[in-house]
Amino acid sequence: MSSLPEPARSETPRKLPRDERRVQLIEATIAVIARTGYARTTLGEVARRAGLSHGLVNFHFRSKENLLLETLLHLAEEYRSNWTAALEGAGPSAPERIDALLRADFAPAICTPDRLAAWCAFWSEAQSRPIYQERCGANDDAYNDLFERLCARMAAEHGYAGSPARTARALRVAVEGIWLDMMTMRTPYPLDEALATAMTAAAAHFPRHFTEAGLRDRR
Amino acid sequence: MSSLPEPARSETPRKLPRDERRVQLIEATIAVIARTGYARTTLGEVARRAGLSHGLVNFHFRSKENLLLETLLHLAEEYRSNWTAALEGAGPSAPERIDALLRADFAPAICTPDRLAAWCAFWSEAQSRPIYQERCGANDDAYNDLFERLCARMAAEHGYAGSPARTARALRVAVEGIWLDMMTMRTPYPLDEALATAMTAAAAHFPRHFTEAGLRDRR
Amino acid sequence: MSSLPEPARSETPRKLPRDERRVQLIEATIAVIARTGYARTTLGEVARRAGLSHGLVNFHFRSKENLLLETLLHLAEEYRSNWTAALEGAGPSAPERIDALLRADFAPAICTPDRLAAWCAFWSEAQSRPIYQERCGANDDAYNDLFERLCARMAAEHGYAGSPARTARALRVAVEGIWLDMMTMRTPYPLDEALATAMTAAAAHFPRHFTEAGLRDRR
Amino acid sequence: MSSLPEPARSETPRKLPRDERRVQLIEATIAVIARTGYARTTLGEVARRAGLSHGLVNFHFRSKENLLLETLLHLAEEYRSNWTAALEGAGPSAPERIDALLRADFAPAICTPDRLAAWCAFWSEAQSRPIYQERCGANDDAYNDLFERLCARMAAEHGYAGSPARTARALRVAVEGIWLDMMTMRTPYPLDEALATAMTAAAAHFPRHFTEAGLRDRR
DNA sequence: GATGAATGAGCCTTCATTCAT
DNA sequence: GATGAATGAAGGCTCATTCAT
Repeated sequence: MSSLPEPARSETPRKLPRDERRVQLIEATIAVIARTGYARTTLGEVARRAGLSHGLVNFHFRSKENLLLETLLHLAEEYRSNWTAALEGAGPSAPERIDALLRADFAPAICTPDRLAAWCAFWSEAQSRPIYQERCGANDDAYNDLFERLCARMAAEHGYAGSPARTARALRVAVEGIWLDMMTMRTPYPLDEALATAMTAAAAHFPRHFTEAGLRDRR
Repeated sequence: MSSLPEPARSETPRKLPRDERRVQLIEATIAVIARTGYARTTLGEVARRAGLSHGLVNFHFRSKENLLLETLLHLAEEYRSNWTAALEGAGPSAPERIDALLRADFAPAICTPDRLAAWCAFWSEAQSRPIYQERCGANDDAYNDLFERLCARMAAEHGYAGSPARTARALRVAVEGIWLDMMTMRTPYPLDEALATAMTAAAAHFPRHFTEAGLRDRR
Repeated sequence: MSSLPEPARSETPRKLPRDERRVQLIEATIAVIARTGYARTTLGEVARRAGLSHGLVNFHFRSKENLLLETLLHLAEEYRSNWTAALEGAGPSAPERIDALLRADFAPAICTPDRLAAWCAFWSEAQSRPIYQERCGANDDAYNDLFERLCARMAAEHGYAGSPARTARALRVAVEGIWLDMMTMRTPYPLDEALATAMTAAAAHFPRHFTEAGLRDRR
Repeated sequence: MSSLPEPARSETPRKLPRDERRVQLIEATIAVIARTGYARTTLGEVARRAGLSHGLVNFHFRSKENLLLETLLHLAEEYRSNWTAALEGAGPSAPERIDALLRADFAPAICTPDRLAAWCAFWSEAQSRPIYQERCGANDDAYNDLFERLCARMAAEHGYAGSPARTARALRVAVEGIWLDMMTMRTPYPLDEALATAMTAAAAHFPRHFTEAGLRDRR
C-alpha cells in the first residue's frame, strides 16, 4: 500500500491558482485513463488521484465531457510544442531536421506509458467524436506538412527516388505504429529501442544519411 | 405447435441458430463500437442494431463483459485465419510470403472501417484489461514469429543486412501505423493507397525484391 | 407508523400494463408534490410512494421533467373531462349550465387537497416554464369561452347588465380564489362551504337566479 | 486606513449598509423566483442578479432557507404596511374603506409581476412548510378581520343582506383569483383591468355603493 | 467585510442484469 | 427461446455551505 505511486497529497496547498489546478487535474485524468481505461474513467477516480474532491472537477471544468476534451487539447499542445522546440535546436539541413523530429517523437517527456495510453484512447474515441478527431495526433497538419516538405528536400537535394508524400507517410506511420507497439506489447519496450526502430525505417528510406543509430556523421 | 412435422426439426442442427445469433450480435457489437465508441457502447444499442430484444443479449452471452471479449476473440480468429489462408495460397519463397502477408493485412474483408475502429478500441482498452491484452493484434505471436523468420530468410538467402528482428518490427509497425492512419485521418483512405504505403516500406527494406507496387517480377 | 395512509403495496402486481403504471406513478407524483412541495419533489420519493423502484420512473417517463409535465397534462385532462361530463348532465338553460359548471369545479373527485396543491405548484412554476403555461387551469380556453358565452346569455335572455366578459371573469377568479383559499387556510375548509362561497358570488351577479344555496327553483 | 477622519464614520449608522445589502438580496431573490421559478432558485443566481459574490449571501442570511423565509416576511410586511397606509388616507365610512382596501391590493408598488410570482411560489410551498403558512397572504388575519368587520358594517349600516363573513370571503377570494389570473394568463393584464374586475365583484355585492368603476359618488 | 475556491450531500440518469410471462 | 418490465448499483452534476485569504 505505502509503495503505491500515489501523488503526494500533503504537498498541494489547499488553494491553488486556477491554471495550476487545471493542469493537476488534467495530469490526473491522463493517469486514470492509462490505469483504468477511457471507458471506466470516472470523475471520482480522477479526483481521488488528484487528492481533491469530485465537486472541484466540475468547478474547474464544466463537465466530464469537457475535462476529457481539455485533456486532449493539453496533450496536443504539448506534442506540438515538443517538436517545435526540437526543430529550433536542430541544424538547417533536411536530414538534421528529420533526425530531430524523430528524436522528438520519442522524447522521455512526451513518450511516457501514460501519455501513449491516453493518446490511444483518444484515437479510439475520435472515430465517434468529431470534436476529438481534429485534435488527434495524426491530424497535426503542421507536422505532416513539414515532414512531407523535408522528404521532398531529401529527394531534390540528395537524389532519393520515390514519392516524397508516400515516403513521408511511411515514416510517419512507422512512428505511430511504434507508439502502438510500445503500448500493446506485453514485454517492456525501452525508448531507445523504439527510437532505433524508427531510425531503422529512416535508414531504409534514406540509406546514405541514416543508420539504425540515427543520423550518419552526426557531430 | 405439436402438429408441426417433427422430423423437419431434427434436420436443422439445434446449434446453428444459436451460433448464427451469436455472430449476428457480434457483428452488431462491432458496428456499435465503430459508430458510438467503445465507452458508449450499450447492450441496448447492440440489441437494437441486431434487431433483437434487449434481454436476449444476456441470454446468448452471459454478460456485457463477455460479449465484448467474444467480439475480440472473433476478430482475432478472423484475422488469423485470414493471413493463414493467404499464406497457403502463396509461393514458397520468402518475398512471395511477405508479399502475401502484407496483402492479407489490407484485404477488404478484414480491413473495413468498422473493424479497424473496433480493433483500436480493444487496443486502447487492453492497457487496463489483461484479458484483452493477449488477444490483441500486435500480440499475435504466430504472426510475429513468422514475419521475423521470413525477414531472417531475406537476410540469409538474399543478402540484406541489418537485424532481421528489427526489420520485421519496422514492417509490422508500419502496417499498424497505416491501420491507425486509416482510422484517424479525416480524409478517406482507400485500401490500395494503404497497401501501396506498406509496399513502399517493404521496398525500402528489400529494394531488390519490392517496389511501391508490390513484389518485383510477380507472375 | 402502521396508521400512515401509505398505499397498499401488496395489492399491486409485479408487472402491470403500461398505462396503469403511468397513472399509478402520476398519482404518486401528485401526492408527493402535495406533501413535500414541488421544489423538494424527488423521483426517489415518488417511487417510494408508489412502492416501486426509482429506475422504473425513468423507464416509463423519460425524465423527471417529463414526469412532471405528464402529471400536469393528466390533471388538465381530468379537469376538462370533469366539467364536460357535468355539462352533458345539465339542462339547456344558461343558469342551469352555470350551476353545473360551478358544482363541477368543486366536485369531490377533482377538488381534493392533493390536487389543489399540485395545481398551485404548477401555476407557480408555469411562470418560468412556457410549456406548463399553456396547460394551466386558467388557460383552459374552452372553459373560459363557454363561461363567457353563458354570461352573455344571462345578459341577453335575462336582462342582467354589465359586461358579460367581466362578469365571467369575476366568477372565474372567484372560483380560483376559493381554490387558493382552500389550500392556504390553516383551518379545514369543507367542500360545501367552498361551493356556498362560489354560489354567493353567483347570487351577487345573478340575484334573480342564484342564492347562496345555488340555483333558484332547482328541480 | 487609520488616516480617515473618524467622526465621519460614526455619522453613518453601521447598520445601514447591512440592511441595504439585505434588501438588495431580497429584491434579487424575488426577481430570481419570478424568472426561474422557486424550485430552480439558487443562491448563485441570486448573488449574480444582486451583483454580489457567491459567498456573501450566506454571510448576510445564514442559509438559503432563511433567505427565502426573510423574503416572505419582507413581502408580508410590505403588503401589510401598504393596506395600512391606504386605510389611513381613507374616509371613515365602510364603503370608502372597502374601496381603499381594494385599490391598495392593486397598487403598482405591490402588484408587480415579480411580486405576484413570488407570492404564488410561497403559497405553493406553504402547503409543505408550516413556517411559511402563517405568513402567507390569505392568512393576514388583521386584513381578513378588518374586511369582515367592514362587510358587517355594510350589512348593518346600509341594509345589505347575506352573511357578512361569506361576503367578505367572496370579495377576498375574488382579489386572490385576480392575482392568480394576472400571473397565469398568457396575455398581459393591465392593473386597471384587474381593479375593474375587483370593483365588478364589489358592485355585485354592494350595488348601491359600487360600480365597475369603483366607489359611487366618489369625491 | 468580501471573495471565490473547495467540499460533499443529494439527486437525476443510465444501464447491466434479472425475471415473470 | 423471446420479450420487455422491473431493479438497483454507479456515476455525473448541482448547489448549499464552509473557509482560507
